Amino acid sequence: MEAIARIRSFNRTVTHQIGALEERFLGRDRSLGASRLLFEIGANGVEVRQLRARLNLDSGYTSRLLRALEAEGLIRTGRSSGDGRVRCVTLTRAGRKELAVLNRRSDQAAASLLSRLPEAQRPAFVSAMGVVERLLLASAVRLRVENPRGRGAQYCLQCYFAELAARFETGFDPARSIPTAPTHFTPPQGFFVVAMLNGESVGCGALRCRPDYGEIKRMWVAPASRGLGIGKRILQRLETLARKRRVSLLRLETNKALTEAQALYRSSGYHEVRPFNDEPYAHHWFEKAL
Amino acid sequence: MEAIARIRSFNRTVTHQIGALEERFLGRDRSLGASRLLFEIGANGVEVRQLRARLNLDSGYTSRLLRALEAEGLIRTGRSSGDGRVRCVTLTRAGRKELAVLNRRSDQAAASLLSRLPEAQRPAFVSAMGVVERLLLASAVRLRVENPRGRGAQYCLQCYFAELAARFETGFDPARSIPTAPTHFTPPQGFFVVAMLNGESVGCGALRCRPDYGEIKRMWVAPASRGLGIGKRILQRLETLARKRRVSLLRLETNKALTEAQALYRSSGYHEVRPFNDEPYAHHWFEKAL
DNA sequence: ATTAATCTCTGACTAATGTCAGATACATGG
DNA sequence: CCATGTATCTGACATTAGTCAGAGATTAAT
Repeated sequence: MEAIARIRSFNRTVTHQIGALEERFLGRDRSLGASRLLFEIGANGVEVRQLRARLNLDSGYTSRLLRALEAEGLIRTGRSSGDGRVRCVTLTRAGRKELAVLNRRSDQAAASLLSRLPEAQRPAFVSAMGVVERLLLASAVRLRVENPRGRGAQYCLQCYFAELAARFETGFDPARSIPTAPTHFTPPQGFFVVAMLNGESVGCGALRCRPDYGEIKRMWVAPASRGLGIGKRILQRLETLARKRRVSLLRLETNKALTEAQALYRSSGYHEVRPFNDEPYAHHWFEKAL
Repeated sequence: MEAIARIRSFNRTVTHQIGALEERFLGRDRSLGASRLLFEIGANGVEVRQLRARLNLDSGYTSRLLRALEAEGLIRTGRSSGDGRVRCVTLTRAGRKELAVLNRRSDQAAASLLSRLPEAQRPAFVSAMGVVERLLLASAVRLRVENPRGRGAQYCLQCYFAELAARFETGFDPARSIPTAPTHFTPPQGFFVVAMLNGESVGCGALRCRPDYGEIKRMWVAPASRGLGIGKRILQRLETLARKRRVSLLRLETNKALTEAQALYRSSGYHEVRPFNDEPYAHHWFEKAL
């Protein structure tokens, strides 16, 4: 079958079968929309803003669904610590109990699907699902050049630095690193690329155009979104931007703990060179001629 | 990731991504429900009954959707030729035009999904989709022992004989074949198994318990549902029924044109034997000890 | 300090989806 | 012919989903 026809057929079959399955197991006493909201809130709570972004809901509608859950005593809403406009939703004890019920039912649904297949076919089924999901997500990722002071960028940078602090043997203190200002990543001196998936920022990367070379910095991908090729796409986008600015040499440095990053750089045509700066957190220096 | 978690994650991702895609391309001027109905009616028309079964809709709701499409001048309803209670829906010229538009949009949606992936990953994506769809469908198939005079059984038999007539070199005339009555396939003398998928009959098979052996007959699977392992499952079910009735030998005969059937029998442990009857349409005779 | 933008909430809607109890017409088996 | 069952349709509802405009609180930008 031709690719387009296969995809269309897949779409129809999957939405039909999975939809029926979900309804049978989840659509008991609460509307599916409310159930989804409970799932998305999860055990740790989220900002209402995030809920809306992830599920792509209207703000009024979201609010109404939340009020309903609140009336049921399943959630509690409070101010976000950082920004007084933003509201945070967390589950109450009853809410956590209800989520556990939903999770159990959802597990049952998945198990019942699996149980209807002969054992021999299950591994193929599950791994094909993995492939489809991964590539479907990858196809939904969008890259955008953004202001490094913007919310998406700031969120990524915060996660990035937190990860460095956690993964570097020595911890990480931005003050000890070579100083960088947001303006270095603002056109035309540089660029800050953010990867978006379903309304959320899931990765970033930056290019700083110095007089004699371009510098790649701030490469980061959210742990939950790794393996989708987002890092590679960000890097390629930065390289394209560099070429447009007539940069002929790209350089970057990295810490020995960031092994995936090193693999990415090598597979993207970067090769290791002698240290070209005295970044105290760096163990490896790479460059690539454009 | 564990299988259950993978399936749950797949379900959420896929419904979300595919749902968004469909809405963006199809949900323009008509409700998604009505669009799906148009798709399902298709160029050749269907019985209202079938529509309801396939989409699992309430009869009142279906009727209302059909009235709306009729008011738009997209469909025409008429009596079924066979059964006066049943209504047949066909597209008008305008309806066919509208379906073409929907098909084009649906193609675009699929193409846009594909286009967002690097070329190298597309074959893997499409083939994984094929695997998931196939196994999802396979898992939704249900076998049931039914009355051979029932609607599902009669439908399958009709298709079965039509296929024999088309595929046999000599054509097929039931009167020339060894006569068989429905009672031969009615418990306890025999069994008639029907495979159901989404409310439709997509395959059948029968067992006739003779004094000294059991006979497998009427093995058929709808062309659109082949490759899902339905034939094998029907055969296994018939064997289980035979064992329960203490049948120790199973026999069957088949025409040389039905090569898939022969492959199925061989792979299920049947081996070819000398003719044990004088069925004029048979070229190969098989048996299996239970 | 003022203005503009952001986030959430409420009220007022509309459309879509789904359910249920008859009513009607036809079919089937005795 | 009659009893029973099936397929469809209609009217009357109920729920879910979604939209839109504006208000109030807060933050960011100038």
